[in-house]
Amino acid sequence: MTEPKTPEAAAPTGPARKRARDGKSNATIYDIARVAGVNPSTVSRALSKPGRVSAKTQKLIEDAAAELNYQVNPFARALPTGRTNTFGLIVADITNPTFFDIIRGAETTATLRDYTLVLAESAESAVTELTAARRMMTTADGLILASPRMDDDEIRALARDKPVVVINREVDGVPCVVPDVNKGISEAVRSLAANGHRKVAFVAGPPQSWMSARRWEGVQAACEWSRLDAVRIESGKPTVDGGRQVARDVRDSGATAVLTYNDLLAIGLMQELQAAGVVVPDQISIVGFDDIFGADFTTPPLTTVRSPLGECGSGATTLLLDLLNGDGEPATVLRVETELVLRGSSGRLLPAH
Amino acid sequence: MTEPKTPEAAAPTGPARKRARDGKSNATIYDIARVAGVNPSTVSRALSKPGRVSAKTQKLIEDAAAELNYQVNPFARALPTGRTNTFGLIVADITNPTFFDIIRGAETTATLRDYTLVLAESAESAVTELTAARRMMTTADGLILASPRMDDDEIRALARDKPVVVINREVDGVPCVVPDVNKGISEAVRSLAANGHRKVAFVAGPPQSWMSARRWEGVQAACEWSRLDAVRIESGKPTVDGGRQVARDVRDSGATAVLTYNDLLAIGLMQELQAAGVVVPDQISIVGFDDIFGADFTTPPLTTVRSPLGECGSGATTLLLDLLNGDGEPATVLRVETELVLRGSSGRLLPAH
DNA sequence: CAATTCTTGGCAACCGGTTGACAATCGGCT
DNA sequence: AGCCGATTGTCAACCGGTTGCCAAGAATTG
Repeated sequence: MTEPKTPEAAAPTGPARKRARDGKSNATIYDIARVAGVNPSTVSRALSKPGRVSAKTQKLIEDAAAELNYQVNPFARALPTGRTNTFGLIVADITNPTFFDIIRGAETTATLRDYTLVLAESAESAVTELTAARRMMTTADGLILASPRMDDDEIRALARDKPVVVINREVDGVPCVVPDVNKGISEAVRSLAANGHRKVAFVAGPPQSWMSARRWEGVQAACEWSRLDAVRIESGKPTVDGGRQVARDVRDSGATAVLTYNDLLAIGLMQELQAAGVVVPDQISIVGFDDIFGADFTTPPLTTVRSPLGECGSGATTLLLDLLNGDGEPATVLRVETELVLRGSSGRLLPAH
Repeated sequence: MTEPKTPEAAAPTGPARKRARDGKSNATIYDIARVAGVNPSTVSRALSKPGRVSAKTQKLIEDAAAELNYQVNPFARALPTGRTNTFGLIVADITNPTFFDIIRGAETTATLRDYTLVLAESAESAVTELTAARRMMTTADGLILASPRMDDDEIRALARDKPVVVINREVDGVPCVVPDVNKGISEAVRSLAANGHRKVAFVAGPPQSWMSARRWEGVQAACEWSRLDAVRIESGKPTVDGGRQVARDVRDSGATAVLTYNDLLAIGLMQELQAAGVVVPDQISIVGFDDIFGADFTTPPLTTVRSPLGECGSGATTLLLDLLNGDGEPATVLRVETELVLRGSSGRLLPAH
């Protein structure tokens, strides 16, 4: 006759308890197995595939887990499954307020879906961006690229490895979230035309920026429709200082209304023109883009074409997580609507005195 | 006679190749072992303890790793060592620009030290913050809490598990990075006194904010020194709208200069007073705190006490990573200096007309 | 009641790397 | 030549969880 094995005797001991710094150990499934009197594989099943064990065993295991304050070790789980419930978000410039709401939107949706967001920036460099992306790919389940600087082929190559979603750019074969700039631009140009403007300048963004090209195309099309002249002005960099630096070019252009690639350019431009004694909007109307934080701090407050950046962030996150959970559709393009936010920096052109 | 074992025959096969989505497999140390003709443990030692193998073997392994485009699997490494080269940063409100330079500073130092930053926000809730912190503790090596809302005991409990650094608050027994508000406040009050002001209002921040209490103490002390009257005004929330809402209380206080808990309050206050016809700074001087993004967008641009937030972020990261690498000193308090940034929103009090 | 099918818990290999213990080899010394 | 200490590569257990396969027991069917 053999003695019946007690659960404690029979269960493999599993990992030696690793002591946390306070001397209290973190429980593992081997500890739960011991307390519940089942095999560790049963514990694993109960915790990750609840229907695969009987209700009685399920309850035993859940009670033991609660009693031991069990917390799954994400590395141990990631090793066999490859899944970590994290995703990466790479933004071009972490201090550019355009990205504030994108990050906020992404973080909000991440929390709702029980995912962790890992943030990195590319510092406007395609090389840095690709390096950061490849590094993230080793640990994250997927990736969101906001206003990426790398080229389409590189993005598609990344997407072959793990799901990728792109914000503010359209890449064939990759899911994207793109503001429909034409709606907002049309509203802005229509508003300027109604206010008597006949010549509009567009202050462009970085030469390699996909979105800058789209915005310029939108401005041209809208001006053509409204029978306004459109002139393009290059800017050094898409910053407040960049806006200051194009003030002279804007004045020389003879335009009475300016649309800029982004709000920072608009703010810098406004500051520089006002410093030169130009009255905004009486002598020149200024319209920015994106409606970033601080856009309404200026005097007059900035009229701008609002991108729903929070929606971009949360929409991109939803696309990504749906893909990761097998619900999503590859190569989706989610368009979000832009809209004109009329503030004080654009208005009727007053007759010259 | 026995046939000599070829390296290929002798080496354990190790993990079956896991195919990446593009059909190309990611190399493991077993693959390198096969190519280099050594044991996988030798490969591991060569890659993580280079001195422990001979120079000849080291080169063999490094060459094989390069040939196979080997990338260490962070989960596999984390499991036996418990180290992931990541740390968490929890901020109170991700859209509050105060945090963006903190995040930027932290991210910059993280990249330099080859660490990954994981971001989360507490949405101003102590409960949410503690939950996020506990969740991060399972995977991150350490944690930075920026303007935490949980209490001191909870912070110390977290610090018993893994290294924690706190920004904008002093917690006994925990390393902290704290702006020395008194220097900046003294400069601000001195400047106001020199401009003829006699009564200063302080618009406070959230009641549970440690930093708000410190700033009010600093204002009181500086006013006492300069023989100015100091009056405290409660604000509902530390936002632009919160600043608007205290405009009446500020006017009713009779103060001719205002110091606010943060720039957002100052900006809202300025906008509301200006909308009421009050001329800034002729009729009232306004001084904010932190020098956030957008503080110089206003008209006049905001005078503010600048916290070197980027320095806070990078300093906290350095403290944390030094602790993690055994170089740091527990319970360090790093003080960073604040300084007055004089812009147009404060000036000489003009005589009433 | 026996045969068959289904349910459910256990076994053990595995994920990819780390590392203590051990043994083989080498160089220096007597 | 033998001994001893140092060097260096190998063995194999381990980190904490997952899961294919198998077997035992329960339920169903003829």
